[in-house]
Amino acid sequence: MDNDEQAFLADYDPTRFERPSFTVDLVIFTVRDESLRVLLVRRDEHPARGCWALPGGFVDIHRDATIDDCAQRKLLEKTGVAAPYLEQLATYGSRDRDPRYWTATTVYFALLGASALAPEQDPARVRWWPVQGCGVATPLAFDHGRILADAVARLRNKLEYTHIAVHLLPETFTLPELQRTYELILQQPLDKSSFRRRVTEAALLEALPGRFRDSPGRRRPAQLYRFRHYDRETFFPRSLARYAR
Amino acid sequence: MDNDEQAFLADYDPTRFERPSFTVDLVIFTVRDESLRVLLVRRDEHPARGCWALPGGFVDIHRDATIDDCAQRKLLEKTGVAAPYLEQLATYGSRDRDPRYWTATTVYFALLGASALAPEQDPARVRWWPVQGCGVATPLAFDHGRILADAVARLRNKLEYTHIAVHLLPETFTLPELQRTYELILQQPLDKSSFRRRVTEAALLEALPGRFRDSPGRRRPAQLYRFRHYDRETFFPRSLARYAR
DNA sequence: GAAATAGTGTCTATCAGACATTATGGC
DNA sequence: GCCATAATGTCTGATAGACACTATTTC
Repeated sequence: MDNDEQAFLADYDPTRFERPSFTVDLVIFTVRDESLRVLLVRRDEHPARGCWALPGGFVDIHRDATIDDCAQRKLLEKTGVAAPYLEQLATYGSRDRDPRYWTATTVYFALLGASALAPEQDPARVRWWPVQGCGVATPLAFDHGRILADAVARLRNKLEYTHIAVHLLPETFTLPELQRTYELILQQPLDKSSFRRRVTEAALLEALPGRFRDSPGRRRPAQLYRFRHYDRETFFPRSLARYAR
Repeated sequence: MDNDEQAFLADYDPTRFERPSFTVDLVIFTVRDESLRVLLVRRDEHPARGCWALPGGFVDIHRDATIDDCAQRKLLEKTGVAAPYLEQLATYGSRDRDPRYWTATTVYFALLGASALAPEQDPARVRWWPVQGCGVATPLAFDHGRILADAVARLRNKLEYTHIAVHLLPETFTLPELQRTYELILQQPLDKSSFRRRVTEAALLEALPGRFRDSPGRRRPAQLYRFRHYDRETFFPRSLARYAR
């Protein structure tokens, strides 16, 4: 860096222009009690006070080195989970989405395994809402309803060509459980044989020999599996098929 | 909106917190002279003065109603093209990507048909750089090299399951031209028969009867086609195959 | 052994890749 | 008529969807 550049930077006033407000929001999914669920918080401040909303907030430019770090930090604060599946969804920015000012928010979506969940806090303020269709059974603050719909669509879409659903299960799980997770999210029954072929041929699961899951009322127990390595680059071939019946 | 909320909004001071700087950048692609090209501008200000960079800049919260509008406006300013293919790529935000301050930038990528291009301006300041591999033959400012690599990867990926390549051609084009465009971007020869089957079965092209493209040196002229309607939801089935030979 | 769930085998329609063949127009 | 390019035909291996079947456990 030459002297000229140093002088320029010393002179630079970053508040010279009116700038949009920038936040990070999270769509946090898990599967519990036979449904896909999303973590929402009730707003106790204006605007949209009393409405349910996606968790999120401002970047802390002193604590967060990157927006990914910011999303990770907010997730940890909300759920106590440190290393989940976390992926950037999209950025929504406009003059009207918040009545206060021009805002942009970068939205991440996270998948949490049911076993990793911290116990639910005050259910009047933080709640796992079941996803029905493309949203939840309550109107959301700002444009969060549309954001949630986009996140659900992305999740469904990615189920078809990746293995991300394993991140919604506990560390060990059975193939019927995995299939059930797919069916809950896609809202569609799948063919067992084709599903198993697809999963086993991908060779990403590791059978835990001799171990079975106990579940009351079940008849024959199922083989337990563990996820081997998650590789974002491993996709299913012939992606669109869903084994729908 | 009740009185309480009005009072809250009147009181609100949006400059209370230190916030990141927020910009919009563009990766503008076209195909010309047998190569995929990206529009870069030479920076004449610090930092990274003299480096080539993606076009972009601050959101104008008075003129731009949304970030999409902002991207559209910047594209129009740079290229004179009003309604191209424009899609949000991702948002990059961190403390270090700009030495001045914590910045976030939402990046869009655009595809321009060769016929729509405004004549090149001052080539010392604005230039269509050929894409080689995942980037260009000059280092870029900030993290723009990485952003460009991501955009190229996304473009290649989307070629495999969508029809977006038609946006890189003039309004009318022949199937050999379309195939050549695919081959240039994917950097791989494709099988003619399979390619044509794929394109024609999608039924998105309309043959212009009796019209042929003149091109010196060519022997048999080819049928001209026009793109019917671009439908973002129409994908190719069995997407991953590339007809590679 | 009945019931229920876990898990396997196999047939078939579809389709992508490969490559051969025909068609057409410029020279 | 020759040649280069455009366009079509066809064979085949792979695979997803369908569904029947076997296996194993609880009661």
